[in-house]
Amino acid sequence: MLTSQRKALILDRLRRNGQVIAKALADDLELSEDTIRRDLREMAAEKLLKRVHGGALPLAPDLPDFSARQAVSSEEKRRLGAYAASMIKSGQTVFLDGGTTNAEIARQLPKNLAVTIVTHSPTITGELEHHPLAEVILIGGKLYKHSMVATGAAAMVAIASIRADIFFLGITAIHPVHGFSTGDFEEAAIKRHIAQCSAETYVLATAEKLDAASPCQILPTKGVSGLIVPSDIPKESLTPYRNAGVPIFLA
Amino acid sequence: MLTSQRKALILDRLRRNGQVIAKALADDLELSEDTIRRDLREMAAEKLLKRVHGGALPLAPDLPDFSARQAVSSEEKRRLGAYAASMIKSGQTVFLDGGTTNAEIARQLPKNLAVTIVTHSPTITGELEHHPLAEVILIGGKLYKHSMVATGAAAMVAIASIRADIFFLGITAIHPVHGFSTGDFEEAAIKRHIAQCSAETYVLATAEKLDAASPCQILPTKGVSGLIVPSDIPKESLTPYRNAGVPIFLA
DNA sequence: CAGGAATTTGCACGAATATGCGTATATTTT
DNA sequence: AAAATATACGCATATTCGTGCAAATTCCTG
Repeated sequence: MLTSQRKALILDRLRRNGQVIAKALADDLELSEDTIRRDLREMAAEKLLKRVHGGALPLAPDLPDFSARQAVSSEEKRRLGAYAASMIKSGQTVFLDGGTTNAEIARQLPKNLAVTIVTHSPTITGELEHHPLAEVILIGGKLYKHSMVATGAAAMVAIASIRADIFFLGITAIHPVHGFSTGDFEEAAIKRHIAQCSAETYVLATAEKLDAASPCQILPTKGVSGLIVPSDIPKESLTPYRNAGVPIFLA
Repeated sequence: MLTSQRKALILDRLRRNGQVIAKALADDLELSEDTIRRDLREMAAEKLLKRVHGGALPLAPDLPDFSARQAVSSEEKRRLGAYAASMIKSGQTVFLDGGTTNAEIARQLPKNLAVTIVTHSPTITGELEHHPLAEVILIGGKLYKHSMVATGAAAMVAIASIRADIFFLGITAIHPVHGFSTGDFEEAAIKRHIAQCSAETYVLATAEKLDAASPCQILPTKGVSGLIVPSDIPKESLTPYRNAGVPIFLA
């Protein structure tokens, strides 16, 4: 295990538990306490934590988890999610891609809709745990930890057996010429495959994703059934996409 | 192998694993560490990764994760989980069943173990999101919402392609005569199948599960490699299981 | 096609980094 | 005050790193 990775882990644990204990860390990571103490000393010097006898504490006490989560999901994303959820009809099969925006769709899915939700994101399934009517199909595969989605050959095969009515595609960038893109080749391939297995594909995009391009193209600009954007986006910044033939929905 | 190809491979590996180690790359690609180090140096200059001593990390890996994790697991379950985690050796493939007890294993998995964790529980994957070395394979299928595990034919097929060294089986009841059981027929079938695909099967059981029976048997009493129970359980209540030939471990 | 320039790779070696141990010191607990 | 625990420092050792250099390969150009 890399040293900087270990320090990141200590910080993570500090955020989670509100404290770390030198002895416990040494135990857990199977390293000498000296090493841990050295880490803590250095991180304290970098003002990353507060060193105390026996371990370390966060510099500023953390906010409770729930308020923080509310904060990261912006009002903008909630509006997009609500709009997308309203497009879903009872009886349909919906493929939900990973990502925080699509998690909003799952969270706001009307409780009286009897739908089938397919996803390769375990995070999304968590959002649907308490939905009374949704039937959830989980696509398995090798897990990409940074985006928490299943990938690889197993995922591709499982996806091939699905026919979805709607696919809500998660992307990192949209560009009038370069289309819809994301940062990872493997993920792009998976997403493209899902789109091919779905009758319609919609993209939810917040303002900062417009007119940007990431390394790996998923679909060309006109490859989707619609683009859902916040209603407060300037009209003129949408015209390139309108001209490219993409139906646009304002949420 | 072309240089640019190699660099792409390094990036890919970085995305997949969340880290790369210079030494390991040199070994795998059969190149000198110098070459790898040069690559990493150059890619760091191009802002493609973050160079650290020993290897490299993604640029912005660990945003604070505010997932609510008020671990309300009993001390008893934590002890069982810790014991089970200590049985796992680096390099092994471990199948983790769903359930709160098995979640404890995932949570307490030593951070320096390079293991492959297979699971059909999206909840378990969440516990492993920040493990630096664990490779996570998610088994997909139709999701049982009450226990949050993937089930059905798709899950059965996916499981059949796995060979695990250890399977930690989650159960709801153990009985000297009726064996290991759970409340759902489908789940029982899945669990039995996983056990068949694993070299060893262990069961973690808290006191209240002993001497009880649920409708659907998973395995007979002697069908497992070991039973892990809290050390404060009365010795005499374990003798029926000892007599049935089940190795017992006290955690 | 010949020959020089640029790139790539591996090796040597001193410098930097990481880790564990022993020992002395500081802090907390009893 | 004594015991237990935690800490800091110096030192030894093992990796890992960066640089200079040379050999091999590829590319370019006349």
